[in-house]
Amino acid sequence: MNTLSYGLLSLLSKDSRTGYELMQHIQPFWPAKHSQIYPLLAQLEQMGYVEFVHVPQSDKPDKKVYSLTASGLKALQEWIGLPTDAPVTRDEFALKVYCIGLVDKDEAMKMLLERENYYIQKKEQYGESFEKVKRLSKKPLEELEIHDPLFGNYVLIRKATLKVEADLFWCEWMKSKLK
Amino acid sequence: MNTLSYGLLSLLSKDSRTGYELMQHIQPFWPAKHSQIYPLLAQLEQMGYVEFVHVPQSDKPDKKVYSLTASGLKALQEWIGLPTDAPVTRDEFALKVYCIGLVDKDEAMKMLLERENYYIQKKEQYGESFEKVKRLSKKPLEELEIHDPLFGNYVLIRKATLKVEADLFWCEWMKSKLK
DNA sequence: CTTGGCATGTAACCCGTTACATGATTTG
DNA sequence: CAAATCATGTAACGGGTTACATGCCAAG
Repeated sequence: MNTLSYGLLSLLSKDSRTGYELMQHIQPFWPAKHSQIYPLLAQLEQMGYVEFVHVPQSDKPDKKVYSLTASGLKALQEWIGLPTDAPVTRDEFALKVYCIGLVDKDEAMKMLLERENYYIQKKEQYGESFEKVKRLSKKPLEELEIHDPLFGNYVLIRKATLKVEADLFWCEWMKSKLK
Repeated sequence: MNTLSYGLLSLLSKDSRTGYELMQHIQPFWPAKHSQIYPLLAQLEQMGYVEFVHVPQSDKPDKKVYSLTASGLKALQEWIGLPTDAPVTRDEFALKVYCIGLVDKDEAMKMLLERENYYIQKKEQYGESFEKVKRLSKKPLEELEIHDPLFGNYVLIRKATLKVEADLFWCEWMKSKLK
């Protein structure tokens, strides 16, 4: 059982989903390709942590809809109580910034603006996710409490938004340094 | 040539270093173990991007001090101009927060405080790095410009500090949600 | 008429971690 | 006396990406 496996159980604790959907929705938390997810789902099924139903479709390919079992839920809750690994970030851009003095100001500024655009797009995406959660929720988001199914979504979007705002602030600050 | 290889060249563009030192100093940018670095250095040497001198030591084991060659510098500068991969973060804590509703408020608060402590320690570390750079610099840090060898260090510590402050702000906000 | 989305799976490969191996000195 | 630091390396394993494979439908 690796972290990605628990990640899949985490998503399934809220909704039954196909492998394809799991692949799409786990990206913000733990990037993974379908080629990694399908074999793990087969494993989880053999361990009895998930089960699936075949759903034939006429217009699209048939699919397998996975759900969390009682023993899967138990495993998930135990994992939450276990010590948590430190986050790992790998950012090629940071390596380039470290030795940015090797290129001239113009090229450095070009790189910075590209990265700033990337952050702007991310911020927009988080804004859309926020609106989506707002629409799904009956209560105003500030009133959501821990056991609301949307609580996790809400607080993680807030976390991502704060992070991207810090990144954009840094970009602004950097621009003044490269003038 | 993978990203880590360019990372090693990036560090060597500032100082000649041993594999061991490279392993220590690349951690904030691109976490890697010595077992990954030593074979890459051997490759880089065969490609002519780095060279080394044997330095016998009496008290400690002998070492190989690596330096960047002219062709290594060229490769490094070309890499900087190439498109940059998006950053990748994997955070087990985020997965747990997503389904935090599966445990009670007390356990959730315990997890949050643990993570907050982790961030506090990180912030202290960045503070120390900042002081270290300040001591090494002849000029006040705000006056460093792009071609100063300390510029990269300075702006990356600033970036990391802004990030950890955003994380701590989020923790404070979360604590009020779990009361 | 080609590209992208839906939907599943396998195989080969590269990247990264853990473990094995050695050995002296310093610190607790 | 045990653990940590310096210092280098290899081997085995698990995690993650790219590529191979299939096939239908919708949109540009």
